[in-house]
Amino acid sequence: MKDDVIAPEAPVITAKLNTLCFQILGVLLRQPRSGYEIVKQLEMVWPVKTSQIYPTLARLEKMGLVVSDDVEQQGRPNKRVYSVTRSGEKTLRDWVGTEPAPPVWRDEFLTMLYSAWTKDPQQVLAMFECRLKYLDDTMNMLRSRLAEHRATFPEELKNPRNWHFFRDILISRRLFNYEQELVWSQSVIYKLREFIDGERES
Amino acid sequence: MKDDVIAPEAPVITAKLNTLCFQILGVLLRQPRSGYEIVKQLEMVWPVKTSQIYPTLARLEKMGLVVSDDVEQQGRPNKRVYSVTRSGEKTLRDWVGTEPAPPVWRDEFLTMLYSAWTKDPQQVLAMFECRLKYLDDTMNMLRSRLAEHRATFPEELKNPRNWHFFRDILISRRLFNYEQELVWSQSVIYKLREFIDGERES
DNA sequence: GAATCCATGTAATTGGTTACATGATTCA
DNA sequence: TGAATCATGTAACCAATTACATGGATTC
Repeated sequence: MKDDVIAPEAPVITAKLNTLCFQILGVLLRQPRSGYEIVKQLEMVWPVKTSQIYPTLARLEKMGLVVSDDVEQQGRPNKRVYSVTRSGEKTLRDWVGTEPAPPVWRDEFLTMLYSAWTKDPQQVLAMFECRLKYLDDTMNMLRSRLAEHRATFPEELKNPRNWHFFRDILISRRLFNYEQELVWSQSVIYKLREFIDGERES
Repeated sequence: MKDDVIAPEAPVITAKLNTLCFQILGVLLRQPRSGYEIVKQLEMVWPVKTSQIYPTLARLEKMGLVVSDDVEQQGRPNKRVYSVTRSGEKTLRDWVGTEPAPPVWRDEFLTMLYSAWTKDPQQVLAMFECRLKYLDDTMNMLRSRLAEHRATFPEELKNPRNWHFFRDILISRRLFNYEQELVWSQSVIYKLREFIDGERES
């Protein structure tokens, strides 16, 4: 608590951090991990490739926000496990609660729908059928994750001072999202079927 | 229909088109527009800056997918209006219906929530209150757009061979999305309040 | 024998943002 | 008078993906 007055613990190299940096700090603050593990952890949250993660981790280390520790393993390659420093923790906590940038979601499926009036309604229907399958698969995966998490940490996830609370609400948010898209898709499918039937009769 | 056999209308320079290119073609196929107008049109769909749009339009023109026409205006700067060629239309139609890339949404607010367990629940509550305001504003904007569109084109938007059909379903999808996030936010706010009250008592 | 998982990286390229440049018109 | 809108662009930079490189262990 007196760090900033008495002993500035790290040589603070000021540089602008992007959202990915804060996301990485967030993962590592929950639990120290290697670059490879971070990539898997962020797969659904903020997809990132190894070619981006390793240089970023090196940058964070140079800034004194994380430290690494080489861990030897038998039967697998060794790994370098990163953890957050006190300086990194402060940086992260200071960022949380600032004004977030407006969300941007880019969905190629929607871009295709934008011009789907150039296609036959039957083909658009087929596009939606494929989408339904994708949605169903993703939802099942999320449901099992959520169930497992709730069974394993029934108490922790009631406490907003515990990260399990936020894991729970973030998974359930994604699930809600897919459920809602499913409902919407079905309503569009209904409209398309109605039109196709009407066209066939005349 | 015989273009590819008898008279290939454009010198087809094959190059990979990204989603933005198809999105631009989609906008221009609905109606010819200038670069500046495209940017405004895509504001909510696929945000893009002028510095990206002008070089991209030049590239599409070089590929023979769009053509431009200088339009003089009084009281404002002249503009260059782009429209889609037959080759561009074919390119777009061939792309629609192919396997779309998995959607990626990046939301800084969610990244903040990921590490919000490091903050006081009261402060997290404040973050959500801000979010509610943002959601409410966006929903009102979408609702008025949707209402206007439905009043102006009541017949066109029933026909999936008309682009108004897809404009309607895409706006309503976004509205659904925000409505659902609102409900989720309120459920989280409820949990946070419950915890805060419980903590105060003890 | 081929594919996937574990594990860490570099090089090249594409995608996207920020900053800069210009200039008339309209609105508060 | 200052800000916003209309209008088109370039240069520099940051973010992200693709391709390349290596190599043992495990699974099908």
